[in-house]
Amino acid sequence: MIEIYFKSLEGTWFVVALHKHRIVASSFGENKETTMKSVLGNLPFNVPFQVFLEPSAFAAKAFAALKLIHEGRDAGALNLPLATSHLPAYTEKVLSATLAIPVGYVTSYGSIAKAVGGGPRAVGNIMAGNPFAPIVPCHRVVKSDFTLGGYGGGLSVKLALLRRERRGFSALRDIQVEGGVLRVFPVEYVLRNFV
DNA sequence: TGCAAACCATAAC
DNA sequence: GTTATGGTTTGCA
Repeated sequence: MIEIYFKSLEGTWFVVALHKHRIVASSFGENKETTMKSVLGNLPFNVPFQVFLEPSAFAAKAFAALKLIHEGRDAGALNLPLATSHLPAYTEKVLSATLAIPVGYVTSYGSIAKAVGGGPRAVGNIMAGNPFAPIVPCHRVVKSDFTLGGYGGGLSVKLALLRRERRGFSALRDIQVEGGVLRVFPVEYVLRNFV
C-alpha cells in the first residue's frame, strides 16, 4: 500500500507518496490539487494507495527535507531513499546523474546526455516526467546557452529556486557519476542573464 | 539572431 | 511493431 501525505509550509504545498520507507513520488506547488495530481500521476499503476491526514514519522522527515530543498539549503547529506526500481534503466541513470548536481551549480540537458549516454531531448523528456521534484533537482538542468529551458511548475518557480541556491561559485566542476563524468557550472552563469 | 535538421529514449497507438 | 513527442543541440545563412 502506497501512503500519500500532504502538508502546507509557509504557503507552499508539499505532497509525498511513500512505500515501505521509500519515496515513490514527491512534488510541491502553490496549488494543493495540482501538486497532488502530479504525485498521483507518477504512482506505479499496479499498487493501491491511500491518502493520510496525519504524517507518519517518515513522512514528517520527508517534509522537513523538502522544505530545506525548497529554501535552497543543502539537503544532500540526507540521502533520501527513492523508489526507482520500477522505472526504465535509462531513466534511473539520468535521475541519478541529476541527483549528483550540487547546490550552487547547474548543468545542461546535453551535459547529462554526454555523461550517461543518449541524447539531450531524451534527457529533457525525463526531466519533464521527474517523479521526485524537487529532491531530484531537475531545476538545476538548463539549456546549453544557460537560458532556463522548461519547468513543470513554471519558469518563475525554477528561477526562484536557482536564486536561493546561489553560492557565489565561479569555476566549473567535473563530477563522477554512474557511467561517466558530468560537467556542472556555477548557477551564476544562469542568473546573470536575469540581472 | 533565426531556422532546419539531427538526435534518442519513452509513451502512446 | 510503429509512430509521435519533446524541459535540446548544432550548424549555417
